[in-house]
Amino acid sequence: MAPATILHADLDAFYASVEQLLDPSLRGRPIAVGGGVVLAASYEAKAFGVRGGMAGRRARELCPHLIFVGGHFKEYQRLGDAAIAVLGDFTPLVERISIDEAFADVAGCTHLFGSPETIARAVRRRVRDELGLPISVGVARTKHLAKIASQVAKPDGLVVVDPAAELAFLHHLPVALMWGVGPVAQARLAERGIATIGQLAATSPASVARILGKAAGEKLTALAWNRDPRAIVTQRRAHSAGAQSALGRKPVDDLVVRPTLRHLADRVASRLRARSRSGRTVTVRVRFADLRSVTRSISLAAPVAATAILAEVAEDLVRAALRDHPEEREISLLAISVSEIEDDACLQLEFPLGLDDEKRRPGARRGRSRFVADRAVDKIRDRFGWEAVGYASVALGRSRSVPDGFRELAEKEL
DNA sequence: TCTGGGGTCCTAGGACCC
DNA sequence: TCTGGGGTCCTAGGACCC
Repeated sequence: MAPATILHADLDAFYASVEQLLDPSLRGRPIAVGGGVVLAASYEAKAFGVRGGMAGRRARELCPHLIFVGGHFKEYQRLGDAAIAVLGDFTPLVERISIDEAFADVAGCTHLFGSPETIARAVRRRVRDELGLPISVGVARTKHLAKIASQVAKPDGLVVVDPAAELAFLHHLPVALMWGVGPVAQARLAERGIATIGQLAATSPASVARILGKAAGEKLTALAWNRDPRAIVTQRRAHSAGAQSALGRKPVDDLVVRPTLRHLADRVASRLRARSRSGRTVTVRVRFADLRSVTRSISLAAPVAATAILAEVAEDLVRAALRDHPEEREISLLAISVSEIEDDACLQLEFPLGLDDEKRRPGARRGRSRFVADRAVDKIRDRFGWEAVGYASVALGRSRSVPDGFRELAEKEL
């Protein structure tokens, strides 16, 4: 049996822990990062049932003494990077999952630093001593099991899963701890009396596939037996880039829709251009006042990265979606996403277009001049910042419920 | 002020081609 | 002429993760 060399390291209640680090008077107290919506809650707040994503009002009901604190987003980025860098001091095989979470494979460095458990202890100690933050670590033979181990280790703990006792560890745990089992899958499994990973493992793959679908059935059955073939992937690039904006309740009106889509298109397209990438498929989402949402998408003949073109395509798609739902009078969110992303091998390339092409390449003939205009805007922003120039930021103004700093933290490397 | 923002992956039906 | 199978792409929706 191969030794357990995969580490999963996960900073505990990350944003809230950073706030408590920066302001000692917050330590030991229930705090929430955010305002209108809870972005993160300290363990003291979690004890009252406060959770990330929860409306601020609901959180205050659950925990009357909850303290809301503003986000130090630059600090989150800096400390998150520093914690992941500690893993990098042991091995280059580090796979970062998010701002506060990463896998590492230490198989190649035990001769230098000792057993995986020794390394895990060293990582936890260094993050605590050098950064002042609690971090939980799971150590196991596979990524899935290491991740589950770190969840079990929380808060501020270490769990090492002996390869000889993997299934004994795994099978008594609830299915909800598995990667890919959310509320819906959990409920469907519960209907069939499947509550633990062991009960899932004891169910035939065909039955699980009938309950959750073919792919999920096969995947979860494998994971329940700790057959997880995934290796560490050191650099992963995003396959799509998007932006969304919650609007509260706004009437279906060009005066709302157009400036919002402009702004969103600007965010997405400038990110793409910054990495010399562009995407062929444009998807919009419209969420109505009752929170039901619809999507519309189109795959273009040529990839886009120009703000104006993306905005026009998005407007057409949103108009089509609204036409299909004439009964809806109010919208609560608009989103744009670009997928089928590729590198721009040669940016200057502009093919002469026939009339037919114009249908599937909206605005492409005007692409050249817009590209020049976008580059000018990008350059000004490089020097003076994002707000220095651009579309529609005025129109969105105060309605932005989440600071831009938080949005940037969530962006994946393109 | 009743629900944020950025992503990944899967399913299913229809169009289209061989 | 009718029937059928297989593959691929596109679109809409949804579950899930951080």
